[in-house]
Amino acid sequence: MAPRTRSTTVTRGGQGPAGSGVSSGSTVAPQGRGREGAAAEAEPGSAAQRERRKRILDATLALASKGGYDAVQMRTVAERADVALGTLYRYFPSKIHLLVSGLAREFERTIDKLDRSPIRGDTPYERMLYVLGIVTRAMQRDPLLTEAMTRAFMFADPSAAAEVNAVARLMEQMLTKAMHDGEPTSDEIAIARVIGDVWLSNLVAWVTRRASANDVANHLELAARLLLR
Amino acid sequence: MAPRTRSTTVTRGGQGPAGSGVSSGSTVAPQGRGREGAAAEAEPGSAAQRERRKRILDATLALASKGGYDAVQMRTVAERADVALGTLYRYFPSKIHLLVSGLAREFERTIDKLDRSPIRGDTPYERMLYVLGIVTRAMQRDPLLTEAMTRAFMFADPSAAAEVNAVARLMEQMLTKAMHDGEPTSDEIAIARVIGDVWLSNLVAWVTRRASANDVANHLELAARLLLR
DNA sequence: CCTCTAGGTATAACGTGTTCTAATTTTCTT
DNA sequence: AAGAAAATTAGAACACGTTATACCTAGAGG
Repeated sequence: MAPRTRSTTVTRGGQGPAGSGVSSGSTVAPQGRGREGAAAEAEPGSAAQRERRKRILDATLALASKGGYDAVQMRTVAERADVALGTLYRYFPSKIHLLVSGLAREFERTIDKLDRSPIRGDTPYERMLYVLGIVTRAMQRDPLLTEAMTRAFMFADPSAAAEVNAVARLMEQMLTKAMHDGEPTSDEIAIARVIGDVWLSNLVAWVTRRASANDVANHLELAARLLLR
Repeated sequence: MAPRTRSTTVTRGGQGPAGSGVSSGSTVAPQGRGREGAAAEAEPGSAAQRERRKRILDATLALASKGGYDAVQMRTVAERADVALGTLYRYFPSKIHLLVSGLAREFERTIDKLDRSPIRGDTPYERMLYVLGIVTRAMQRDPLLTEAMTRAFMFADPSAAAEVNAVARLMEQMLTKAMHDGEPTSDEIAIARVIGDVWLSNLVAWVTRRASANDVANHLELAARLLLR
């Protein structure tokens, strides 16, 4: 970190370049409507801008995947994405925004994938374990990417609240859907949230190497058992 | 952050100046033996060193309390504690170590306080709420300090695993004791851990202002209810 | 008392996130 | 197509965590 004079940055969701500076918008398709379609959708900005944005996130994830949080250096990202440093900052006002936005994109993809193949399991408990297994394996498959995104998510300050919130919503959505399709009851939402909390804490523990992948799996299973049986 | 060439730093718990560089030691009374007493205890280093260490932590907490994470600047801490920058780094090898060690000290104090006055409540559930209420209020009382320590804790990398672990142990200890005195069962330990996880996640949400103090209290209560009734 | 050394001090230097500036290019308006 | 506005670029500059250097000091061991 360094000059943190930004305290005043009015949140500002980082969509296309330079939002009007007002409230915010979430970098991420707010809900999860059907892919494409309804004229209403439309990601903002020109095609060139969407392209730039994509290149930036691609570069970010590639660097994170190869070297973790520290390897995601703003100058390097800019170079790899073939944009100027100033442009990078126009799209993502900080390294945290950048990484959390990348996390959101990954999450959306995971959810899309989950939407396409059915969740296996006869009981909510089993289905939950199934979903948790999927994400846990994804995490193990790319430890440095996980490290980078987890640390960014956890280190976020209020200026990135919108981005962080988007991720939190996606996670909640994924975990409620894990139990069963359709509208969840409020208790189920509460349970999903608790499991999400356990997951995050264990992610942090795994990132600091205080917990092995096995520990994480066990703790998640235990929590699910305590809550779902 | 900046030069992170330290990847090789052999963990190294930050006790007195310059540990031998081997394994580690936790900055914090490992378990929780009786206060003072057994000749075995004894914090390391000369009286002057213990004094310095204390001054450093005092300065850290004071700055954190007044301005949060960003206000804890290494140069400023050194100045306020009246030690040279190099000395500060000899005692605490990074800002993260410093803040997490400060958190550990605060936690120990809280636990000491809890040990001295009985935990109110007839059922584990009530007692848990009582304890959660205490920490939640402490957190609200000093938001910037909370922000500084939470973010440091969450951002920690493996080099600070020892310090982070010490805090995690203290927390678990506190929450198991909340349910009842004496040895907890393994299920109780699991429950305490889950509640701790919920607490941490909510702390993060509160720090980013995605959740109000009330939200935090509600989520904690809900989790406790789901797990303890 | 002298000396040797771990622990201090002061201070410069380096790296990386972030900000700022002056052009330049692209896009929009008319 | 001309002019204005918005984006983009290259690059300098700044802040703060961290590291490195050179010197000094106290106190343990002879």
